[in-house]
Amino acid sequence: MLRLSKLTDYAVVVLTRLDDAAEGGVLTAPVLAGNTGLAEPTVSKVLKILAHAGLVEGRRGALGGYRLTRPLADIPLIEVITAMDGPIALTACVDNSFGVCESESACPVRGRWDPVNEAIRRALTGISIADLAGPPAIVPHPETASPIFAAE
Amino acid sequence: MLRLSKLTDYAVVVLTRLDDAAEGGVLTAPVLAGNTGLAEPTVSKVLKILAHAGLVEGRRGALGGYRLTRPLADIPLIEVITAMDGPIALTACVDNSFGVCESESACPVRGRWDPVNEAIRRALTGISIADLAGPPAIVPHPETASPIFAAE
DNA sequence: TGCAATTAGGACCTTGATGGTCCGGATTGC
DNA sequence: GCAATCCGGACCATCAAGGTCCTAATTGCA
Repeated sequence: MLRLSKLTDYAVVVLTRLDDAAEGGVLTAPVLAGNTGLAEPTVSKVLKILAHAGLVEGRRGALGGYRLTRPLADIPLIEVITAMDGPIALTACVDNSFGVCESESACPVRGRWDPVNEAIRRALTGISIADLAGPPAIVPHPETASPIFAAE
Repeated sequence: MLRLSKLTDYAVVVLTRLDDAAEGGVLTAPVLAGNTGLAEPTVSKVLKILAHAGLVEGRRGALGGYRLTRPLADIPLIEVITAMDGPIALTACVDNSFGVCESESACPVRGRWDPVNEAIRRALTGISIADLAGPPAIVPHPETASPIFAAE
């Protein structure tokens, strides 16, 4: 449904919460789980993936934990999506699998999806995690919000 | 993986092939299956969904078949995606399910995904099916194409 | 030196959506 | 009346996502 995975959603939430850490300080997975309301193993999984992508930094041992490697404003959303969900490629064709398409000869759109991917990529590059976390919430209470969201 | 379903991919292919029909003429599902290299039941399914969305028109009985209701250039890609995959909503939160999120109180990005959805929607609105079918193919042979596609 | 806390990495299972097929009914033309 | 075709839905298999758990490796402290 052109939707990204829940893990990516969690990642954004975790990243914004991780920003609460004191300057230079770290937060542990259990603490973050408590702050986000997510299950601890899940938070752990998310953090591991983020650490692998270099978006957060893990420190082991007692007094260990995670911390951001960059301020939220310097983390483009597309980087998180790529880390969690893999590269943005709407169809398998344009991925890395040339030659495995049986309808290759008959397919009139072969290779044509690329501008679409590019368009989306461009649209997502300008958005940072800080943009999603703040500003201070223009839509504080969904109950009072306009029903535009439900439309379409 | 932020990818749309195969059905949507098929839909684009079928639509472009359907454009081959003679002026005012129709093409049957079996014929389209042959032209696209897809299985007939699958093509049938795609056409049914497209017909339901009003993008194609089915005519029953002998000499029946499908035809486009509009020229390809007048069909924005987003309309096909919406028809096949449902509305574009990256996360379940912004869908139509307010109040069912357990982490509601702790979630700092609630409702914040909407600008992202909007950005993608905007990026896709400017692309028509005709844009994907033609122009005459700048990248005719993937073997000779630059490996840029595989990157990222 | 030993112990506790914590991340790192991976295996494992469950669940849900997707992809794909098929069948009966309705409609149309001959 | 018959054949061709769309229409609507049910049905099942497969696969990836979600989520949990277990065992190492590392670090700080007593």
